[in-house]
Amino acid sequence: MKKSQSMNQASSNPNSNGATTTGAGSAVGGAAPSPTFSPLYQQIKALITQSLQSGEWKPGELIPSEVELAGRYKVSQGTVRKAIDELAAEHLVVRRQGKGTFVATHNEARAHFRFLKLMPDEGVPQHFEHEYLEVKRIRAPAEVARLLDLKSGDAVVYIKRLMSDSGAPTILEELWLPGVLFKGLTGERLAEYKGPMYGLFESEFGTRMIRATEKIRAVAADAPTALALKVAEGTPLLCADRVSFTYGDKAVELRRGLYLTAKHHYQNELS
Amino acid sequence: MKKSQSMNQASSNPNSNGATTTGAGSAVGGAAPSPTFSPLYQQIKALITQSLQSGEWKPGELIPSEVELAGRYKVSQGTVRKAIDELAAEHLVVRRQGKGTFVATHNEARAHFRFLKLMPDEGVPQHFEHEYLEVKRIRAPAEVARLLDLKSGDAVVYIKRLMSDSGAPTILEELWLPGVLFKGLTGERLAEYKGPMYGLFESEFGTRMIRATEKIRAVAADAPTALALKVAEGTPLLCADRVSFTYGDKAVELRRGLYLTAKHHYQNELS
DNA sequence: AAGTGGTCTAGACCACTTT
DNA sequence: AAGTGGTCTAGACCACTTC
Repeated sequence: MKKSQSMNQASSNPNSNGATTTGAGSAVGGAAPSPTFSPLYQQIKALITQSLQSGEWKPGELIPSEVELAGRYKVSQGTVRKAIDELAAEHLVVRRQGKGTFVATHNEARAHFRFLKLMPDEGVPQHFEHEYLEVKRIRAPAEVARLLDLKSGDAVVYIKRLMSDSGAPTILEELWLPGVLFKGLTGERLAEYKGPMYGLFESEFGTRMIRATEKIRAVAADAPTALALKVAEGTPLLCADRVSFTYGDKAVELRRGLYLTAKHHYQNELS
Repeated sequence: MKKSQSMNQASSNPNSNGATTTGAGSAVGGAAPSPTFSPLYQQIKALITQSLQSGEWKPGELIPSEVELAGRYKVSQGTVRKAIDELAAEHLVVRRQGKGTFVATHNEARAHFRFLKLMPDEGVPQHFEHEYLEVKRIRAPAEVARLLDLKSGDAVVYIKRLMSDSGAPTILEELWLPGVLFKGLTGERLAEYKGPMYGLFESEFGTRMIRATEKIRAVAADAPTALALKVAEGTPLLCADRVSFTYGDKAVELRRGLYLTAKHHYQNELS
């Protein structure tokens, strides 16, 4: 059994690279050096990510234990552990001592503020009330198509909503989502859903947002925006353009938020 | 030797903080369970951080190898490794395979854009030209004193500068620094220094910025600001209020930046 | 008591850099 | 050849949760 260590490794490694520990038998001594090398734990990480993406383990569910995964992939527990460590750091899974490792979900308190950076200047962060102003299917404008990696004219779901803090209009938001991925998405579905929008996306449409980039600017409120937010035309607003990505760095959401920063601010940590 | 493993563990853990490496003798077998527990690698991490803070190892310098540190602290290399892993993740040190582990420094290409989030809409990020408008020592206003954890009226260094991209004024910035920490800081020192301001702070004043928080709002340019940035009064600007921290989460810089976002944007990654 | 993640150790070998 | 960080393994024990 002792010797089987390097054997095991050798048996799973060769696929991706030469051999991390060709060591033992490696009758395949003459194998050409592979161009793309990656350490074992990265390969395991990729395998686990595939299972997450494929829906084999769904958001909120328990994934197999480290010991079991080690057996399945024929590697040591330490290697699986390092793979899961990185997945946890990227918020793809959540570890809970004594319980196990769970697929991360947006339907969870800890996740509610990860993508919501607008905080009240005073008091503790509250959930915003939201009101849907428009939900319709349209053809993707060129700019939207480009950012979502679609063809210009492809179907997209367009959403416009107003969010308020204690009755005070604060955020005016527009979203564009690939029509193919969000077929049954209607205003009713949105309105009746309790919890964060990303929670709905992941549980009803199988699309989980992993990360996002935001470009932020200061703009002046135009007439309709001023009306909606109940401020004077020309009032300075934060404009945040977000592109969100799911597994495989695939862009699946475009969002433009206009933030009134009279009693709120965009909170960011530089580290 | 085999048995000594658990010895080390048993002898260093119970104390938790008292003695990281009681190691050897530790006749204190019957020590009472300590109230504040922390794993060994966290204690090692704290010890290394102390050496960084004390200046035992200075920015840019090589720190002792993992093997040597393991010997010094009487723990295994794996434990030192986990400690350094976290320090590297927090950008306190930088690992370089084959060379060793170095104290992180702001005088380095990779660090130049960590705290600079304003990017040009087109083209690759450039360094801004900067011009110092004011550098003087003043008494801390109440607000500044509060954020820097000083007494109102304590001496602070006040700096005002204008930054331009290809000749176009883009950022108007004000800084407040504790006078005690930045005694010899003058306009000349700033003007003649090549490289990032944080590089000057760490190499000349022994204060290294570790992390920061920013609160961002949209504001209208007032008359003097409009003049400096060569825009119309009332033009929407991004206002970023930054508080920077050094070792021990001590606030050591307050910075207010006014960003013209006509041809630039604040770039943020949500992950 | 059993199972899970969390910590710690020891030793091996690999990849990279310098001598 | 020697030294450093990077990967991998195996086995031990701890802390927490559940049965």
